[in-house]
Amino acid sequence: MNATLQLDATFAALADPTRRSILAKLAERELTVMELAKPFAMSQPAISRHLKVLERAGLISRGRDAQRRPCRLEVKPLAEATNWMETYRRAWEANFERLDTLLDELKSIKTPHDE
Amino acid sequence: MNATLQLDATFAALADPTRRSILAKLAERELTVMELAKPFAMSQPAISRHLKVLERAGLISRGRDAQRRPCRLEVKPLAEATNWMETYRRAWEANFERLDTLLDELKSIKTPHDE
DNA sequence: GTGTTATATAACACAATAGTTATATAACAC
DNA sequence: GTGTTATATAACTATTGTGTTATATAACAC
Repeated sequence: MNATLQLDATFAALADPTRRSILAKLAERELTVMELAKPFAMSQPAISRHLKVLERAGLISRGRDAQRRPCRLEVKPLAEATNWMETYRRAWEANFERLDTLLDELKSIKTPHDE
Repeated sequence: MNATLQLDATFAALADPTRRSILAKLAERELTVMELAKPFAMSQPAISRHLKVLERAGLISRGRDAQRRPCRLEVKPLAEATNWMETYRRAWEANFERLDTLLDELKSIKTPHDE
């Protein structure tokens, strides 16, 4: 997958709140499909499909533990997406003096906010 | 727009390479629709619709200059999206020692790469 | 073997996206 | 006024995304 398609897939994956929430949980530790699905008002197949989207985007990978397929976060595409944003953050800083203030405000909410 | 919907809209907007490219250009300076459309192998209405997506996500705003509607970047939603990613970057750092190396590799390409 | 648990896939409905061409609007230049 | 430039909107098509329920697969426990 080339860099452009990878960014497409990464940002598209991040555009869904269920998937962001899944990634947030996986930031803590590996989880099985059932563990991930439980908190959502959504069928198990729906979660399986979200996981497939995340897997195809390279954001998660899965292991095997008996019948379970534990999911773990893969950071590389997230790092690449962060890098894309950081590149432009630097460019924006030149033009928008308010940005630093903004980021400081936002960073004051430091606790990962399960989503 | 609440925070979740804002993140949905921001990441969805970033999921398209044409729109990322538009934002990259606007990081330099304000541009009109025609200036933005010219480099793309795509009709003017298609670009207008991409701009509408960016505008509805709050990523750009438009002025008025005679018949022209110059577009300028709005950094706040981008800062919020960056903040979301940064929050988890910190969480990931605890678990994935390779991340720093990865980010350093990626950052070695420092030049904004028109996209 | 049977029954249960964990997960994936198939078939479907519906909404949203992204492009097209044709047309409308708005501001200018004359 | 007419003609031109810049942009937006309408109508359409094709594709993709997200959910559903029903069913299949795979590994376990007995």
